[in-house]
Amino acid sequence: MNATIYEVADRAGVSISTVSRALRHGGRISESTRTRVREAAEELNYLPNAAAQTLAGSAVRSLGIVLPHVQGTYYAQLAVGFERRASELDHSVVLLLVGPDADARPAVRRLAAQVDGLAFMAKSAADDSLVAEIARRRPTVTVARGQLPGLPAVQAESERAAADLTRHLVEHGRTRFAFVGPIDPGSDIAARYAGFTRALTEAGLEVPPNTDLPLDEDSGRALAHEMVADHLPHDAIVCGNDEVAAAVVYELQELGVDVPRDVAVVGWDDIRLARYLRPGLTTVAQPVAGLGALAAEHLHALLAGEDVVEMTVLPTYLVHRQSCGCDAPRPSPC
Amino acid sequence: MNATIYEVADRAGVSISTVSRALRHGGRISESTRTRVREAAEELNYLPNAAAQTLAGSAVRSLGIVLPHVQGTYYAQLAVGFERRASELDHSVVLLLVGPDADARPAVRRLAAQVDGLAFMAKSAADDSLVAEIARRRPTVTVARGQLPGLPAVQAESERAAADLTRHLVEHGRTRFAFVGPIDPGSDIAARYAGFTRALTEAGLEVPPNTDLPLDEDSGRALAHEMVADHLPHDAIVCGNDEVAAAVVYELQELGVDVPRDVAVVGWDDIRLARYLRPGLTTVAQPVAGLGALAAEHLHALLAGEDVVEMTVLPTYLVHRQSCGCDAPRPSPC
DNA sequence: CTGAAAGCGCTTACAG
DNA sequence: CTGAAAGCGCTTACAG
Repeated sequence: MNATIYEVADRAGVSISTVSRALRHGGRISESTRTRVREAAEELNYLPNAAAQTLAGSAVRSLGIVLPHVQGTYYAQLAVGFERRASELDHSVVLLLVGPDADARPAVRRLAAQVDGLAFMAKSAADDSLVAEIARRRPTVTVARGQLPGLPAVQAESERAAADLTRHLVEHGRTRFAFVGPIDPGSDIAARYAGFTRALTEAGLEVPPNTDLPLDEDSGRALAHEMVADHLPHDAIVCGNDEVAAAVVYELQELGVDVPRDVAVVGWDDIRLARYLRPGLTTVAQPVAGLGALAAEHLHALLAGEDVVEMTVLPTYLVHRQSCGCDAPRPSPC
Repeated sequence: MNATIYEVADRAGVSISTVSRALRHGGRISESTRTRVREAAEELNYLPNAAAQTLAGSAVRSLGIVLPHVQGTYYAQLAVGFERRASELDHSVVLLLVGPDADARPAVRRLAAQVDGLAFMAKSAADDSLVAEIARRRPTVTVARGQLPGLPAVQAESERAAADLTRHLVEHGRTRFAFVGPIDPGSDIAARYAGFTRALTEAGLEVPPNTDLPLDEDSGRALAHEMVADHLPHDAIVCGNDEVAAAVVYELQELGVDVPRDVAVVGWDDIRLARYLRPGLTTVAQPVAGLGALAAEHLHALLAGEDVVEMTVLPTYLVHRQSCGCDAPRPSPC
């Protein structure tokens, strides 16, 4: 199926050096030769072998991203942001998804062998020791998963936004809180729980332990049922993402609970659909694609031998809609 | 940063052949040598150069996917389905996103040089001539973008589902229809418009031209405003995807229109959030991840020299919720 | 402007 | 079990 440079050279009646030159850099070639070579290449459907090009020293760089195997729009946006920037910087991107129970090691090693730099996104995709091992061999950055010694990390501001969000609910008169999400030390969610804790403490309210449920819709549904069975022990639910929040809200409503009157519910991420829920979901917008893009930039800089700042924190902001108890019209904050 | 096989061989006191053997296939090596080599490799953080391995003939295969640059969950699911199956089949996957105005050619060619097979997903990512060019050089499949001569295509059933959906709205007594989405010949949307047309014709209703708007939320919002300004010319809107539908519904409601009483709205894709809207969005569920997975399988088969059926159509099914005018409780169809 | 040659880092028969 | 050698398909100085 694949012609080589030798066959192209043959057909064009030149040496392989000439073929290489004709097909690449603009310089040092007569137009007629270039045309001849191009035609020969075209006729043979020639496509240079990228492995050979790489090995011979041309600068086809590729970057790898490692993501957890989760649906939902968050990781997709991370990947999209990364790919866009990487493309602009002339890197190709290799995608590796790691399932929750799969052993990431072999797959990640294979990926590392194949790319010039790697970004590990979110805690669940690979544990710290694996990341550290890879980081010894390839430029590596982490995204939204806390910091490892010596590795550039990029993440979204979490602690303060969570505190603001919680304080906002306190100002709405809420007193019996729940926080939904699993807490990995060093993770985004851990930082948010810290902010949640701080705000409640400052308000003189009791701090509940986190409700340790995975961040999916099933959790939301289950929580709603449990709450109703327990006669609504909480009047404010801070959810780890918008998907959980959407499910909690919907299911509470189905069970006859008024959101936000009886229970306020807030999410995290500001997914596109959050604004179309009824009530509109109050949540925290993160620059997710920006996180991905920054990771690509950092890898690019690292490969160029430049220094990269160890920790970059991108700002997040509250999006007030109605599920928190606000009733302002859509566009304006409450 | 990267040790080579020579340095490992030096440190272990063996030849590079021995290093290669020790680190790969199980056979023909004494345990003590293998251990020594492994230790040396470990100490040097050795990672074999994948380009060299590939060139030397080892079977590290990679597959490329080309997707349009769109947000929304649909393409993410396609990519995830593809990656999962590709991983299982021991292929790595290289991701290329193509923007609407970018020239895809150079990027796609670079990708093709780098991978062993490619999947082109959705019409917008690359035009037919580009796909055909690449297909001459690498095993290629298309997904959800119609068929090209000689290339395996996988897509979701569209015509019939669209007809069923439209007929369902007719049964709800709707008579003044609109169809929202751009029609590329051969695309999924074109097939859906054909089904829409057929159902209306069979019902003896007038067939409107498609409303040629891009499938994003802005379109939905704009359409809602226009409809209200025109005193609701339609009583049923068939949208090209759920995002548009969500935006239409929301904005109509904000403008005081009752959905579905005044206007029924249906979507396409059954995104996760569709069930959480009020009213719940009636839509068509597609096996999106399955489409991606199948594409990966076909590429795998092609690389193994097997034949692959030219066209695979995966079934879709209607999801009846309330936005069509049904008022059955959630779980049951109406 | 063009060609011969070296070299990129591996793998894999082929000998021993 | 282990090593020397050829070769994978390119690129890039180096001569001419």
